[in-house]
Parts: sequence; C-alpha cells; structure tokens
Amino acid sequence: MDKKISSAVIKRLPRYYRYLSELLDQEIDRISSQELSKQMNVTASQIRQDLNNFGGFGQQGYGYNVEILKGEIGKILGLDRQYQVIILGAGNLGQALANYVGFERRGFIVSAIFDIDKKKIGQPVGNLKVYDMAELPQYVEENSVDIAALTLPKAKAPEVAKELDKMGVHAFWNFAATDLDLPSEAVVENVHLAESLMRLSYNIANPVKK
Amino acid sequence: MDKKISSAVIKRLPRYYRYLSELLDQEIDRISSQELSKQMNVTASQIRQDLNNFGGFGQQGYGYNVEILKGEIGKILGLDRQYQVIILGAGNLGQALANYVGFERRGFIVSAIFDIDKKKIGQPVGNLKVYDMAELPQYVEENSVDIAALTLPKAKAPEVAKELDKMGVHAFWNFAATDLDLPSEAVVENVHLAESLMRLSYNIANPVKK
DNA sequence: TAGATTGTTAATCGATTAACAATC
DNA sequence: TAGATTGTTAATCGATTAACAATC
Repeated sequence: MDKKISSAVIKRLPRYYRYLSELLDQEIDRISSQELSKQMNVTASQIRQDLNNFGGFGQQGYGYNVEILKGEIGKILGLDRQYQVIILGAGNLGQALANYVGFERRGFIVSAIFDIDKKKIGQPVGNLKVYDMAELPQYVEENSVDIAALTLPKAKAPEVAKELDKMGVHAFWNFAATDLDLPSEAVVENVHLAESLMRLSYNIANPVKK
Repeated sequence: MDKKISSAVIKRLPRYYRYLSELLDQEIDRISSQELSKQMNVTASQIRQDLNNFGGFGQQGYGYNVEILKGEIGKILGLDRQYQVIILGAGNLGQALANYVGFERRGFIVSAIFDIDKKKIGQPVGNLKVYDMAELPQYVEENSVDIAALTLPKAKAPEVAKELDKMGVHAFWNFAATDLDLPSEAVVENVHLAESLMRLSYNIANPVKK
C-alpha cells in the first residue's frame, strides 16, 4: 500500500535534517514551512509535499515542532540505529573516512579497514589497524557488518563488492570510479568525486548568462 | 539563443564521459545509442536527447564515433583546459584530495593547501607544504586560482568562501556540511558526505519491496 | 473566535520515453 | 540500394508549484 517515495524526495531529506539540526542548536523550537522555505531556498509547497509523503508532522496554524520533526526525519532516514562499517582500501581516502569522527557521532561505526598492500597491513589508522584483505571473509563471518565503504581502485571494486555481497554484506558506499553491477537487492550509494569535479568544471566553462 | 541545459542532463554527462573512456580503452571505436543504453542502464532515447542538446555528434545508420564523442563531451565539460586548485583545510580529507593523483591527470592541479593549525603549517602533504591560512590573500593575489576546495569545519567554510569570492575566486568544491550562500555568479559544487551516508541508510532502512 | 498555517487536491511545468521521418 | 540508426517531434509520465478548504 505504501506508495513509493521518489528519489527526488529522498535526496532532499538529509538537507531538511541538517537544517532542523541547526535550528535545534539555535534553540528554535517551531518553524513554519514558509520560514523554512526562505532559509533553504526551496518552496514552502515542496516542503509540505515532501513531509506529507511520510505523515502529517505539522499542526495547522502553528507549523512544525523542530525537535519532533527532526526526530521523525531521522527515523525515516534510519538514523535511529547504529551501523557497523568496514572500509575496503586503506589509501588516502579510506584513511580519511576512518578518521572522520563525524560519522561515528551519527551512528556509523567504522570497525575495520582492509588493504592488500603488505606495507599497509598492520599499520595503525586512527584507533584501528589495517587488516589483510585475505582476512575479509573470516572477519565478515565473525562480525556484524552493515555497510562496506569501497575506497579501492576501480579495477578491483566490482569484484570485491560481488564477494562481499555473497558473504552477506548488501550495502555499499562506493567511492570507486565505476558502477558496481550487483544483484538488485543490494543497496549502493555512489560518491563519484571525479564526476563531481567535472560538473564543477562544466559550470565554470559554461557560465549562466544574465 | 542557446537554450538552457537542464541540470539533469549535466549530471549525466560525466557518466557518459566515463563510459566512453572505457570503451576507448577497450579499443571500441563506434557505438550506437542502443548498445550504450544497454551498458549504462538508461534508455537509448535519453542518450540521443541528451547529446542533441549540444549538437549532432552521431551519424545515421552508423552510430557514434567513440573517440570523437568523448572529445566533444570533454569539451562541453570544460576538460580541455587546466584548473589551478587550492585546498582550504589540511585535515584528513584535504590531505586525501591533495594526494589524489587522478585529479591531476584530468587537468586539476592542486597548487597549494592551507590550514590555520600551527602544528600543520609547514608540514609536507604530497609534494606540497601546508601554508598558513593568513597567507591566503597574498597567495591568491600572486597566483592564478580557479577552484577552491573547502575541506574545513562547517563553522568556518561560509566565511572563508565569502573572502575567497571577494578575492576573485568564484568556483568552490565544497566538502563542508553547510551551504555556502554566495553571490549568484559563484559556482558551487557540494559534496556532502554525511548526506550521502544518510541516503544509504535510508535505503537500508526502507528496502524496496518485491 | 480570528488568524495562521497545514494537508491535500488541482494545475502547471519539465523531463523522459516513444515513434518515426530523415539520412548515412 | 537496403538496412541501420540518428535527430527530432509528439506523447507520456512524474515532479513541482499553486490554491484553498480544513483545522488548530
């Protein structure tokens, strides 16, 4: 019965969540769709439509309670639980992700980082040690793993993802410059930095004319 | 006269570019929209519509020449020139970006990295040294800077961006978890990793039902 | 109660897909 | 020439915006 939520809506939810968090930090406890729309540069109509995909969180004549709304969006986004994350590839980016404490605060716990490079194996990264990629199957068997972050070369990423999927890890945060091509149950969120940079260069090369 | 290209199209261009690069690596020199559509999992119609925003790059009865098409998309994306990039914030992410050689290959040259932390200033990052943020105005004056990558805390990012904009740097690759709010001529490409992770968790928490 | 603002339906706008004539 | 495939118009689909009755 639940009607499918469009991906356009889902893309916007984290931004609502961010703005609500900031309002809460400022100890603002209620907000109208109109006021929020001004701050976020979207239409009030869109905010109300988006939120009403999930239920009526507001109150006529009053607006939305910031704390409650933040909580509801958090639940929708699945932020009311913890996720165990492993990182595949201990290069610069993998290490940066491992060291980023912000993720931990939001419930994404990096529990291990793997590499194939003998020079890296055993080295410390944050308060972890780099594991040998060869130990991956055993690790996944013995530990609960919710998300695999792929920060390895594009040539390796699809096969490692496929193996992980077979081992029972079905959610991927993919930083490799390639598509993963996994069975449809798998969940993939791509972060293609090179593509992001190309969009930036497009907008530099093609300025909007006045 | 040029009709405005929708951002949906622009978002797809880098992916076309990536697939064409791979075809070229495989020494495939022609491809039809239908064959490409199969590989990329999009409709052939969409590919032809997208490309025809920019001109007729194909040939009836033949398809598209891979090398020529890649070159044309590269030009559209502004990849036929070099960009001087500076990085603001020498944390884990800033260092990872500075060390990532892939960008250099595509014409994005990281020429300097800045931080405010005395312990980091002067330290080597790749083959650069971390500059004192206080030297930023002088650096920008004396060197050409096309893009500023912002990998600093969200509390600092908007003000640093505003200063850079005033100094004449108008393109921002923003990794800080905040919106920048700059004059409309400025070009901003956001990479909000926390939001990306939330979309992943949404899709874990709300599996598509069969 | 009067005023404010939501929730929701209807109207508009834009993007995607389908179809096919043009043409290599 | 015949076959293939583009470029482009038309049809469909979906997302955004507008409007307003419901209601706090």
